[in-house]
Amino acid sequence: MADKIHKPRPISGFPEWLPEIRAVEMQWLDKIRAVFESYGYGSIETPSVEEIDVLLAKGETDKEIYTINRLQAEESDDSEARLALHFDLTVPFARYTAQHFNNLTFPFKRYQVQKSWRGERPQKGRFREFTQCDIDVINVDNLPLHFDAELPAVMFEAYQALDIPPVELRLSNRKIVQGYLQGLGVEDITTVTRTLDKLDKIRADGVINALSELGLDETLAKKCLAIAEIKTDDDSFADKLSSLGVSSPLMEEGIAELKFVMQNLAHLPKGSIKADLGIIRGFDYYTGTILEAYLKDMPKIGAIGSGGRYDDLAGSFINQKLPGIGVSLGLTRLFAVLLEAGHITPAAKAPTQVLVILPDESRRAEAAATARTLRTRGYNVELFHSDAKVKKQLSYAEKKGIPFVWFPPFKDGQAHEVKDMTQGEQLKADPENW
RNA sequence: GCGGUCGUAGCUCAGUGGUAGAGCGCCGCGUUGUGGUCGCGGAUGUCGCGGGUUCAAACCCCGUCGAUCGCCCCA
Repeated sequence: MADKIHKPRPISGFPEWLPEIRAVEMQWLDKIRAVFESYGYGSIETPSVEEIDVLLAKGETDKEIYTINRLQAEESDDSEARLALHFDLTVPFARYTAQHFNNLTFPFKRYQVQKSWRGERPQKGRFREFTQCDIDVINVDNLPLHFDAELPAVMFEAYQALDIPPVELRLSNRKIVQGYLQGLGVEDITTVTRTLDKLDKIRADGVINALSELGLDETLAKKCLAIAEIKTDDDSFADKLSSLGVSSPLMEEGIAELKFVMQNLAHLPKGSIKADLGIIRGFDYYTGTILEAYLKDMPKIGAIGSGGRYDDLAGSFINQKLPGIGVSLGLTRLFAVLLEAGHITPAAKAPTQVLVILPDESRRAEAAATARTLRTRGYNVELFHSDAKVKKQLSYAEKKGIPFVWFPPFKDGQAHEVKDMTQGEQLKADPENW
């Protein structure tokens, strides 16, 4: 034993799982990727770091990004101080698209499953290191509207593949809220929408109070609130909207778009799609369709995915107009929350399907050969690591959840046997054709 | 950055001023080639860290670090 032990502590906001839990997460990742690829999206990976200037080109995220530097760096050496860990995958994607513009085929459809980092204070369902599953399509000059329906559908299908509690997609369109508030004569639209975004949390009264603190009179505040309260299962949101008596060209454009999207998502299970004009989204690069995904039974944990359309995300990287739409599935939040809620059934502690017993050291070569034979036949096989008592070897299989234990011959001429650990029965078997 | 709560065995926690505990887990034994259950035995702690009060501190006080929940913001 060492003189001093550094007692390990969890690092706040940086989750890690036991093998049996990680195995489930890996299955999730496989399923999500399969859904993405089934629509023809291809994978890319970008570096964990980007230049700070790139990250700050869009959005207002200055204080939550982690910058990097070398521990041994000279004080005068700031060659790496310009780098920071990415806080999402959309900005790196935009940079990537601009950088590889000549070699990409448009519309460029890609997915990206990677970690992201945000230096916020962690709390329930909020991490500083988390995995995002992003899927975007980006095109030159303009992007057909039907992608605004395709991406939410892909996202929903990905959730469906995971065997999790019911998910609801809430959709809106930036142009509607923007146009509406402009029509009302609201000046500070960003602050007002940010307040409306809190409707679920602080309720109608809270929103009214917050808005009057911003200097809006009560009538105006109520009108602002009215739009955020519109939630419908189909395109009837438009009727409710028109009854508010405000109109603008921008708003009408948004209404038409959202109607189109809702109609093109009608094939999804009833109750899983909502037009919700209270959906705002924090990032300011969104210009049209916006959406958030929630667990129906656990809305309080926040969105488990989100996304939207942007007119020109890569505009600051290249002199081309590149509109796109993307959605991001917040894997870590979803996984962690469902794990805590007991919805995740742990897998076996190891992928081993067969444990080969080591009768004694003198038979190791023979047992290893048996293990190899079984492996070539496609099984995950472990040879026990020492010639411990059979009792101990079986107990190891039991603890690790290994379903089969293989008994190679203990004496010359003896037959192989295999034991089914769940049934308890043990039969003669041939490693060549078991 | 701000506020609340909590730090005792690997884990979950009990212990409110007088010898450091339980359950689970871990290791061993219950003989010869067979797991789970059961029985018996065993190991493991600077009671987060530093200071103060006291004859005496896991316990009271101050500070600090960490975790956690919430606010801001967000997946």
